[in-house]
Amino acid sequence: MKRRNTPTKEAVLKLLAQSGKALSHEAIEKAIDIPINRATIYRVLNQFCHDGTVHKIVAEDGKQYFAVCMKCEGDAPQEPHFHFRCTSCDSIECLKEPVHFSLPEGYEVASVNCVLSGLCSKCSSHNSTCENE
Amino acid sequence: MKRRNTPTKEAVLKLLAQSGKALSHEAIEKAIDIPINRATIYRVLNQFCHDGTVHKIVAEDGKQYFAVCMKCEGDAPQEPHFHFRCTSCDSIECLKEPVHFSLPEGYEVASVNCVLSGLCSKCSSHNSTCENE
DNA sequence: TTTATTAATGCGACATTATTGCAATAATAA
DNA sequence: TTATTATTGCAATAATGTCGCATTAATAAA
Ligand SMILES: [Mn+2]
Ligand SMILES: [Mn+2]
Ligand SMILES: [Zn+2]
Ligand SMILES: [Zn+2]
Repeated sequence: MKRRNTPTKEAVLKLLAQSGKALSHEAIEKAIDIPINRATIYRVLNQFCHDGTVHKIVAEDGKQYFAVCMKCEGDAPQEPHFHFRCTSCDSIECLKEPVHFSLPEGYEVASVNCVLSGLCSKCSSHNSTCENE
Repeated sequence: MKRRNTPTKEAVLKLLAQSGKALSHEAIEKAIDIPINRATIYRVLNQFCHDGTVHKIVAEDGKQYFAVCMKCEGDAPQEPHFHFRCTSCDSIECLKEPVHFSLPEGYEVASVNCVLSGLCSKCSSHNSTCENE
């Protein structure tokens, strides 16, 4: 199906690119100045995923997060990589770390969803390092 | 809090152990002969998770699946491992494959959730190998 | 065995997330 | 300018998971 340019699509993609992180539908809705319906946001995001400009991550909270794909070489699909979810500042980011694995005979992988959770560097230093304050 | 033995707990744990797979609340509810309330199943499962006898996996479908922990050595927590979800027969299993990764400075991991999706050996042979039939 | 304590359960209500049908709108082609 | 149809908003719906509360039942105490 042919695609059309719309303010909604531009705003969503721009936000995802600028943030550099994986965002939930809710975060997107809040961050964008123009009001966009929830259903529309999902439709736009799923379209981006289908077109390969964005990828979806499902975190342990069961929610969907979306991040722009950083293209590797030409049309090659983005290499599977880990994601990190900070449970303190509640942000999800794509890690450089690639996901490596081997499978039993006959298994065929179609998609990879790997999320590590814990504290990011900022939050871990805040909470743990110093006892005082 | 002290634990009590109940038919519900026994049935759920027995089912998980026998199946050898990660099951959703729905699959558990259907597979058990005695009727158990949904809320109860979740409470029992979360209790098992808390006690370390079961671990939770969140798949790309956003649902929670539960599997018994195969204890390694003594009280050591189960080593993080990959999970495989067959999108054809819709089953999730724990893989032997351990999850290895390194993190940027300062990051602290609390939990790991890695799910590979695709076709298991049974389903891939059914669908792809032979063109006929 | 009987009684007391409180963990466990069922039920309904509730919160959240995500999807879908449909009519109205607007981007793009003709 | 007009026609086509992708896109959007809105409301309804499905699905997952949690919570409060009264009741039941497992276990300890008498
Ligand atoms: Mn990513
Ligand atoms: Mn497992
Ligand atoms: Zn953080
Ligand atoms: Zn299969």
